[in-house]
Formats: sequence, structure tokens, C-alpha cells
Amino acid sequence: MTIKEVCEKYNITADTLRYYERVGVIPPVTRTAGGIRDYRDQDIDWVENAICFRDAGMPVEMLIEYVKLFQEGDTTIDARANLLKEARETILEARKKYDIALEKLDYKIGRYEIAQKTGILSWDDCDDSGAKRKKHQ
Amino acid sequence: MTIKEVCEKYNITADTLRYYERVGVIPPVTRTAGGIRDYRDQDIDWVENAICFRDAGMPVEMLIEYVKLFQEGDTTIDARANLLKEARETILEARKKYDIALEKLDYKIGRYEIAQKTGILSWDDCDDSGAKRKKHQ
DNA sequence: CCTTGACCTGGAGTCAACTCCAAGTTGTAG
DNA sequence: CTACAACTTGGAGTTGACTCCAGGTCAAGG
Repeated sequence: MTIKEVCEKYNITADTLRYYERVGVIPPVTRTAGGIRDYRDQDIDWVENAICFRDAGMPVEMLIEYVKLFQEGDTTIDARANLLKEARETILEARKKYDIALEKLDYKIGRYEIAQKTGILSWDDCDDSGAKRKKHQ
Repeated sequence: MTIKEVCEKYNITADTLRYYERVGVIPPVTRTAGGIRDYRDQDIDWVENAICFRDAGMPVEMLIEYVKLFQEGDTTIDARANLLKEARETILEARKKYDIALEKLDYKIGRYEIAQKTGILSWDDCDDSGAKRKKHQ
């Protein structure tokens, strides 16, 4: 698979793919005799994983660390497992924040909808604060 | 509440709080006669919201837009409601990616744990690719 | 063989979101 | 009234993650 095809498959730029390889977010990609990247199944899996974990907010630095350990071989199994567990916690934490934001958003959107339907607006309906505080007064 | 107290409450730096105010992520904060920030309940609510939505990956740009609309008054109710709904979709999309990453991670961690328990390691157990492809061969 | 378009590399540039700094002001304790 | 810590501003610097570019190479069509 050419770099272009991988770009289209994952909707990502060639520059980003080359960058990932250059800094070690993915291991070196298979090349043709002429030195042109020829993404094979395994290369594509690394790309897919990289994109997946980047999309979940994992820093490039951590992906590099994982690839580095992977390339060092079987002696790094424990370290890799720990890295993944740490990543799991990080992502769970982050997702919790998304849930909190969604809750807040749903509450606000609800208030806006009431305001829109009734045509009645007040600080309490559309402010970022009043309503909530009023409740436990 | 002083800037320091707000920093401690939300575990954020004073520079970030001033930056948020400067660029309009939050409206101007109440000041003392001498010009020192005195965060009142409403100011704190804006801070809390800003942090919450930033934590959910909302760009500063969008928070600025919301505050701008809010300051323009009741005529922007619809625009604000739309902004919030758009934000909701964005956050839902992002959270989906977190779920996918978590699924992938759990699968990998599971494989690593088996490898660690049995002491048997193979490409299939610890690689980022082989196992998955093997399944549907 | 020659052109033309996709690909290559190393390095510089950009962007969002802070983060740091210098030079000056405020406010409290002694 | 004087230290001195905590605050202020405007502006410059940093960081992470790309993104762009110049100058050169590869490969398929004519």
C-alpha cells in the first residue's frame, strides 16, 4: 500500500505518517527497492493503533516509548504491560471528564430549550451559574 | 476569592486564569478597588465551566465565542443553544474514540497478562497486529 | 530516453494553549 | 513608614504535534 492509499484509508496527511515514522510513533515502514514506503499489513496495524491512541489523547511521547520497548524485544513485556495499564487509567480519567462536560452541556441545553419554547429568558435559565446555586440555597 | 485560592481549588496556574480572562474564555473578573482580582461566585462558575469544557477537549476558540455571545445578551440565545448542541456532538464523537481506544487497550492488556502468566510469548500475543488478523483467516 | 507526477529527506515554520518574565503596584505585618 | 509577599500588566518564550518546503529521486506512460 502506498503512503497515499494509507492517507486516504485513515484520512490523515502523508506528512503526518512520515512524521510518525521519523519520531518513532510507529516502527520503520517496509520499503521498496527504490526506498519508497510500501505499507504492509503490520505497518498498517501500527498506523491504525497510533491513530487510535492519538485520538484518545495519548501523547506522542508515550507511543514512542511503547514502540521503543517493543523493538527491544521480549524482555520488555512487563514494562509494556505497565505502560498499557497506565494508558488505560489515563484514558479512563479523561473519559470521565468528557462525561462530566456532557452532563453540564445537557443541563444547559435543556435550559436553553425551555427558554426558547416559552420565550421567557432569565439569568437563571441561561447563565452559567445562577440556577445551580439557587437550587441549594 | 483571590486568584491563588481559585488556583488551588481547581489545580490550575494563575497564569492560565489570567490568560483565560485576557483572551475571553471567561468574562472580566470582579476586581477590588485596587484592581486585584476578587473571584465572586459567578466568576468562579465561569472558571469552573471553562475548565470543564477545556478538559473535554473543547477549543479555547469556542469558549471565547460562547462568552462573546453571552455578553451580547438575549438576542443570541439561539446562537448559544446551537453552539452548545454542536459542542455536544463534538464531545460525543471524541468520547467514542476514547471508547474504541479502551477496547483496543483492554484486548492488548489481556494478551499481555496471558503472556506473563504462562511465560509464553509470541508474536500473536504481544504484537500489535498478528492476533487480530489471524482470527479472521 | 524523457517527461511528469508521486515520493523521498532534513530542516524550518506554524498553531493552539499555555507559561514565563520584567517592571511596576497593592496590601499587610512589624 | 517600611519591608516584603502577592498581585498587576503587556509581551515574549515554550511545548506538543504537526505542516510545509526545497531540492532531489523514482517509476509509469509516450
